[in-house]
Amino acid sequence: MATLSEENYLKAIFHLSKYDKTAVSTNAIAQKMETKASSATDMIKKLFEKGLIDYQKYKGVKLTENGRLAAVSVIRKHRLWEVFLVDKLRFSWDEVHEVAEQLEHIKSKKLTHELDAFLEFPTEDPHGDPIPDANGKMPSSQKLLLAKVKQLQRCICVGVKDSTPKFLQYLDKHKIALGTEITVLSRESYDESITVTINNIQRSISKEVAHNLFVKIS
Amino acid sequence: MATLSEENYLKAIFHLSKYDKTAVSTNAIAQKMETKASSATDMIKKLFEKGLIDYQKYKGVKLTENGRLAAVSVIRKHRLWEVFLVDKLRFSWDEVHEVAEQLEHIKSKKLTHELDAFLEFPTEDPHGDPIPDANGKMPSSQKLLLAKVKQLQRCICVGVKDSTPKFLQYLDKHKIALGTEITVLSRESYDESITVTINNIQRSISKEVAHNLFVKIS
DNA sequence: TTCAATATTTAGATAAGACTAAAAATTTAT
DNA sequence: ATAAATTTTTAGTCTTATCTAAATATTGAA
Repeated sequence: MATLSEENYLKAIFHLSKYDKTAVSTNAIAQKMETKASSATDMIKKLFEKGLIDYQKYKGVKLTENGRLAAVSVIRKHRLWEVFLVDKLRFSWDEVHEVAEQLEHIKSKKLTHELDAFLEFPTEDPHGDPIPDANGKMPSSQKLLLAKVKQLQRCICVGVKDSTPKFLQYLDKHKIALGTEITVLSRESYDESITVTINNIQRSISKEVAHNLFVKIS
Repeated sequence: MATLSEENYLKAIFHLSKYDKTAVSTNAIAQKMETKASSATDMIKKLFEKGLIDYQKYKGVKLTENGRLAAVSVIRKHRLWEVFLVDKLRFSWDEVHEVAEQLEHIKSKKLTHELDAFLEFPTEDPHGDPIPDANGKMPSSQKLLLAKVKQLQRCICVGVKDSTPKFLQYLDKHKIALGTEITVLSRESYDESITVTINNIQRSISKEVAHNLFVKIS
């Protein structure tokens, strides 16, 4: 059974390898874990010994099937707890992460299964990210950038890519929040801006904004 | 903020000082924590440095007010989670302890408060033990030994004092389980046995059994 | 291709929490 | 009251996960 720290490294490696399928570098892991490269190297050796990653010195790492299952199991728990916090307790989307980071390490097959059933087997978390099933199968994500949404589709804002204060303030100012419904009316090929309806008001959204706002089709 | 290990020691000291109000010995703590006396001494020094216990070499320890609050906060979370597991997920009384031991260390004021509200502010856990409030106030226990129950009172079995297989087998054989309703009909002063109704059947219960069965008045 | 910049690993140190073995204090029994 | 038994503490070691500093490997630019 993996320790708390091992689980966090596995999760980091999983998230880093999601976008490009190539090996993950020691530095990238260290950065994600907010630690030093030498510490990452130490942990890499340990995970390799346990058969959770493939590793060759200086060549980066890749999760083995066992490593992937361990990582996905933690992510499953994290996302189920996020659903619990938002749906059953009165947490908002931006308050759940820190607590879910703790809850994801609770070890009890029965707890995870019963929680899943209690929540009526949700397939995505409050940020629109997919919840892997008990076998480690990850449903395809329902979440996409607003820039990718087809004309006349309705969607719901589920997250941001750019989480800098500037962008968050922009959203605030224009009354765009998590859960806000957006309908895409048309696209302007000249500047890649899009026309949308938000709260029954028609507005234009720039390319920059559309590329930093995650939505799910509703 | 206390570490996981510190929290477990504080809890152990709290439980040990519950019965007798005198100082708790190093050996008693070590035994409760299933560790060695030298390890207990190490931790005692640490808790003393943090102002969580009063301590003089060779004289045993006592919780300070801060130490008591820290211990009670952990116990509060433990018991709230036990209620959650039994009432909301499908755990039985004997499955909850191990998981609650993990959940009790989750750090989030909001989580504890919202969980409390979600469970509709329970005052006792599934074993009949009182749940301290957010200020650390412990309601008086509703739990007592069957031997102490007054004549003609109805009560519900909530736990055992003696948890040896022999006693559990005795209970099993006589169809006494957690949740079983017991009505005390009369007491025999000669051998301190009591006559009770269990599942509508009248039976006699020996002094030995009555002193090892916890009930709460219903 | 060769040297400088960068990335990675190694070596040695630290802190938390546990252990064993030995020393010191306290308690108990005679 | 003193010796024996018991309890508690100290000293030194171990493991996990971290760090800094130094050494080594890889990459990339002239």
